[in-house]
Parts: sequence; structure tokens; C-alpha cells
Amino acid sequence: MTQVVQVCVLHTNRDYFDYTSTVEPSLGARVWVPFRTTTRLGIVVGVQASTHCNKPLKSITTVIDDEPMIPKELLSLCHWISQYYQSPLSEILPLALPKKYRQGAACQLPQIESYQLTVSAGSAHQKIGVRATRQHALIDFLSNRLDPVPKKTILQAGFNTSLLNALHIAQVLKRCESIDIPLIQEAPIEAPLPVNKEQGIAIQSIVEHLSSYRCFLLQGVTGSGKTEVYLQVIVHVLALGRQVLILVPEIGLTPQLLARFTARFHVPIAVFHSNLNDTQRQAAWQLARDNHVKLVIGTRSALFTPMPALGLIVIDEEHDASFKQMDGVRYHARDAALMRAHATNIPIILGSATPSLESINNYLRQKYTLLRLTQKALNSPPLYFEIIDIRTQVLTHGITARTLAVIKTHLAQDNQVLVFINRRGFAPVMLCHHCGWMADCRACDSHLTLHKDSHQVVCHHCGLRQSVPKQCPNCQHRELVPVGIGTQRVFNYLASECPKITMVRIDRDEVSQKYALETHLARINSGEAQLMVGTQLLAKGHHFPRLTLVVVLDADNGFYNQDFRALEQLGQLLTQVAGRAGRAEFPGQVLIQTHLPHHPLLNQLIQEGYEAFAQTLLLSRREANLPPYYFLAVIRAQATQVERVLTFLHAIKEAMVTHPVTVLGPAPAPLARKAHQHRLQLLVKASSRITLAAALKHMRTHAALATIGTGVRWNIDVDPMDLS
DNA sequence: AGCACGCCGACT
DNA sequence: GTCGGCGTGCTC
Repeated sequence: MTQVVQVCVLHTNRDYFDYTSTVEPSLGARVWVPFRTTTRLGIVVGVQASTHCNKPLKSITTVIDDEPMIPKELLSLCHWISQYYQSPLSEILPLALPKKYRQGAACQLPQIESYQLTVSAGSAHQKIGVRATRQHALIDFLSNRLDPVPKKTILQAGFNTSLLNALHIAQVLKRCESIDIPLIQEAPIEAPLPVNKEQGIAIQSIVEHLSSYRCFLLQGVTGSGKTEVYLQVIVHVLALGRQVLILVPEIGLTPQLLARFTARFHVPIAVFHSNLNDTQRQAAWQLARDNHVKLVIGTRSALFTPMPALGLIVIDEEHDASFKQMDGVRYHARDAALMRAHATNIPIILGSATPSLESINNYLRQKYTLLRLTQKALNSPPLYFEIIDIRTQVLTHGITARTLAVIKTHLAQDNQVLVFINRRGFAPVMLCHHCGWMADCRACDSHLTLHKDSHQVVCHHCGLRQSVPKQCPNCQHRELVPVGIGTQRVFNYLASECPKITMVRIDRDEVSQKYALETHLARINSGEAQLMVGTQLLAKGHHFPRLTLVVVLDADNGFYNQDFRALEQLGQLLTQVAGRAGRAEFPGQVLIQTHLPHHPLLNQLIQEGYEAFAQTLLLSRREANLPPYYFLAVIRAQATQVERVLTFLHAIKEAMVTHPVTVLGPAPAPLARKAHQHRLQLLVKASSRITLAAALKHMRTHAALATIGTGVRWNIDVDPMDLS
């Protein structure tokens, strides 16, 4: 009997296509299907008795997998993401499969070549000539082990391939394929650290609720031992024979966190990081799916790792914006992880020193259980904040005399100093001193940033690079001056002021090469580098052994930025970096240069702390009908002709009038022209997730028709991180 | 993602 | 007049 199989063909902008099949493949199995003129890979997402398609159906070519390749619970997670983030399944399912499997590779555990004796050691020795001493040694080496020995281990022990071949020809050993399970830590396991009362309560509360869904918000100031809580809870989960998934914002930035996990547990661990190749990624994925690895640590995309015995999810630094994917399917890994935990009926821990307003609100609405860690492990003296009013001060390369003096004092005491400036390059603008001409990007509505290191001006939006203009193209004068400050400029100035100090610059330009970031961080961790200048990259979870001073040069950005999350992020940044300053014997100091020294929120943050600051922000979000009280989506559209974008956006705005949502716009996007494309956007606001989703879904059917023949490209961003 | 089709500039 | 570059649309 033939039936209709719904096949999600990857990257087709659709949920699925209907095919016929005589056999009924499992949901989540991969199939080859005829598609247009070629054969493409698809995933079975449904089986029906009939079709809505009015064309004759084609038939599935081959069923690749007998078992589901994507397990049921991940398939339904993908369905949820598809509906919530308004994206077709065919764009989401690829996230749940490693590249090799998207290309049709057979589903199998990583295999490695191993060797095992086929006869007893004694008879093996007899078959070998007396003078072949290395072959005899190899026989002894193999006879000491019962299981097949991986070739890698044999080679590492000082034997070579020709010895193996000789024994193989002598028929005393056999070659076999065995599963390559990552080595379990051989070194003695690190003992649990003693915990304080708060940590003990947190651990106990979570351990008491391992058998069902519950979300724990673990709010711990920097240095309060959040990681130790994770570790001691995980011990219990592993003891139940279950797996643990840990998501971190950026894996390269958390080497010491990884080190603690690997040193603590006697189980195989898989780490998903950007340097894995396709084979390694497939291996890690397969080992997790077959329950061979018990602990998976990774960034956003590791959310889709299949784990049949999943017993706990941990989201570290849950407030971090990098959990939200900013291109393609714009999903939030924290929110999707909450769905996964709920569907799997297991606990989830959201950890942060500075929880997102969304999470604080969920705790206030009693959806989350709050666990607070307020005590620092090191009894460091209190922080000393100083606001430097720059309205009346002379700035030298962005730095006041007072700031420079404080930096020098801390350096003289052999301490570390961190200088934050959230702008890379040397200066954000090149200006003609004579006529006011500015170096602008041809393709975007933006100024070119001067990069003195590479003798170029660069557009930070489209990547355009050109050599630094020698004279003004407008008035031919040669007095082009850099205006404003960036990391390069601050770095150069401080280098000239502090010539004997070892300095490190950390920004996207500086750490773009492989391992550059790791190298820099190693110099910071060892204490070799004393003065660090960098962007936000520098703020994330590092260990600065002798840090006593943090300087924030462009805090005003957070106040002037029209974006609704700018203040929240500034508060989180200041709290995070401030928490790292100070050692047992030296008080930490934080200098904030600002034009707004009396800004009430800045002062509340400093005097009352992050929680009070967050409460105030929540009040203003409620008044402004903004998240977490209101639900937003941004519809962005672009084309080379403005009119076409406008027509399109007006049409889909019209399509939503029947729904109880507020649609604002079309308005120019903050960067109205980027790479020769005119960009405009709509903002959709709704009082509930359900009405928002319904309006967007309705709109999508209209939008598909409205774009035909217009060249308009568009996307939907549900729960946007920023409105730009 | 990939393939075909169509419109344009650069060539024989 | 033809080749082929890329921009655009379609796929059960």
C-alpha cells in the first residue's frame, strides 16, 4: 500500500514536500528524494494518507536510516522553533545534523584501527625469529592487554607500522575496527571543593528535584562559586546514569571552565567548539546520541545534540546575547533549551551574576526558582567606584589626566589594569580639518573607521577596505584628522605613556587568527600581560590573577543608544567586569568616564547593585510596553530600490490589521543603506506570544506572494535582541 | 543549497 | 551573434 510521506528537503524554504513510498519510514529518518532535476537529502517529518499537493507526487528514492536519525524529542523541538521563530523546518533541521550526515554519510560510531593477538603470547613468540627483538617486545605489549589496542596507542608506545605488518603476516594478531571512545581522564579526579552555606542550599534544592522539569535561576556574583554548584549537582545526575548538557556563550573564552569539568569527572566528555573538523563533529554527535559520552559542553548549536539519557541542562551566563542567533534562524538557545527541558521533563539551571530582565521577571512571576550566591570565596575588600565627569576635562586620546594617573598607580604596584572601549580600530571617523569632509562608505550609510595598523580605512558594516586618503578629495587639503577613539588609539597612547609595561589588545581585529585569542588570554592568565585594552570580548569569563583596576571609557554609549537593551547590557557589563577587580590584599577600583555623572540608573547600579538597577529597568520596560511584558518581532526587508521595500512592507502591514497587534513602520533601519541595499523595517508588538505568532503566521502567506518579482529580501526576528 | 533560466556586458 | 557572469525563482 502506498502512502504519502512528508519529507523536509533541507534548505528549500519550506517545511516539507509530499512523496509516495511503499514502505513506511520512521519519523526523523533520512531519505534520498528526487527533487527538481537532482537527488537531494531529506528528513521524514510525517506520514499521511493523502496529500494537498495537486501535482503528481514523486516517489522516495532510498530510505537511508532504519532508525530515526533525529530522535523524536529533537524533532518536536525543531517544530517548536519553526513555529515560534517563524522559520521553515527546512532551515532548522540542518542545525540538528552534523555536516557529514547532511551529506548522507552512514550513521555509525567513529571507528579506529586496533590490533589484538589471535594466539597466546607464548605461541606468538615461537612463530617469530629470535633476532626480531622489537616484534617480541610488541607481542609482550599486546599480551598485557585484553581488549584490542588502538593503533595510535601502539605507535605512541614506540612501535611502528612495519612491525605490525610483520606480525600480521606471521598470523599472530588480527586487525579490527573498534569504537573510538574519548579517553576518560586518567589523572586522579579533582576533589570537590568545600562549599559555603548558600552553595550547599543551592546544590540540595536542585538535587531534590532531578526527576522533573523545573527551572533554577542561579544568581551568583563573580567569584561566588557557581561552577562548583554545577559540578556538585552534575555528580548526582551522572550517578543516576544520566547525561548532562552544558551551554556556554563562547567556548574559546572559557578554557578554565572546561578544565574544571574535565578534571572533575571520570566520564567521557564531548566538547563542541569551532575548531572541530567535520569528522570530529560527527564523532562527538554520534557518541552523545549513543549515550557513550555523558557530558556535552558547547555553544548555542550544541543545543541540538541528541542525548537519549539527558538528565540536566545548564546554561552558563544565561544573560549573554550570543545565545541568540543573529542570522539565519534567529532562535534563542536559552529559550529553546527551556522548551527542551520542559519536554524532556528534566531540570534546567540558568546561571549568571547578572540575570537577564526576562529571567528576573520569570522568577518574580514564580516560574523559576531563585538560588542566590552572595558570598565571595575570597574575602576581598569592597569595590571602590569612581565616576569621572569628562564634561569639563581635557581628553588625551580619550583619557583624562586623572584616569591616566590612576592607571599608572596600579601598574606601579605590579597589578593588572583593564581598559574597556567598545570600538575597534584607531578612530571611528576621518575628518578634513578644512572643509568638514568625512570618509564615508560608498555602499553603506556609515563612516569609515581608521585602522592605523594596516594603513587602511574600513567599513565595519560591509567590510569595505581602502588605503587611507592622503588628502581631502573635496578641497585637496592634506589636514585629515582622526576623530573619536578606538582600541588601537587607546592602546598606542597607553603604550607610549607606559613604555615598560607588557600590554595586550583584545578585539576582533587582533584575535581573528586561529589561536590568537588563546595566546593572548594565556599571557593575561599567567600575569605576564599587565595592561589590557579591549572591547567586550575581554569581559567574558576570564581569570585575571592580579586585576585591581577596570576603566570604562565609553559608558555613555549605553545611555545615548536608542536601543531598548543598551542600558541592561551596560549594567551587566559594568557588574561583570567590576566583579573581577580586587584581590585579597588590594581593593578593586572601577573608573567610569562619562558625560552624565548624575545619571540616576548609573548611580543606582553603583550604590545599590545590579538587582535594584534591574528592578528599575523592569518598571520602565513595563511603562514602555517592552519585553519582558510585551512581545516583539522585527520584520526587516531590503532591496536595491527603496520603493519596492516600502510597497512590500506596507502590504504585509495591511495583512496584519485584522490581528490584535500593533505594527510600527515602515521605518528606515538604523543603518538605512548597507552594501548598496536599502533597509527598512516593521516593528510588531503584541501583548501575548500567541497573538504575535498568529499575526506573523498570517502575514507570512501574504509576504510570499508580495515578494515575487520584486527582488525584496526579508526576514523575521522574533524576540529581537536589538531593533537595528 | 543547488540548479535552471534569463538578462546583461564583453568578446569573436 | 555567442559565451558566460550573476541575480532570481523554484522545487512534491
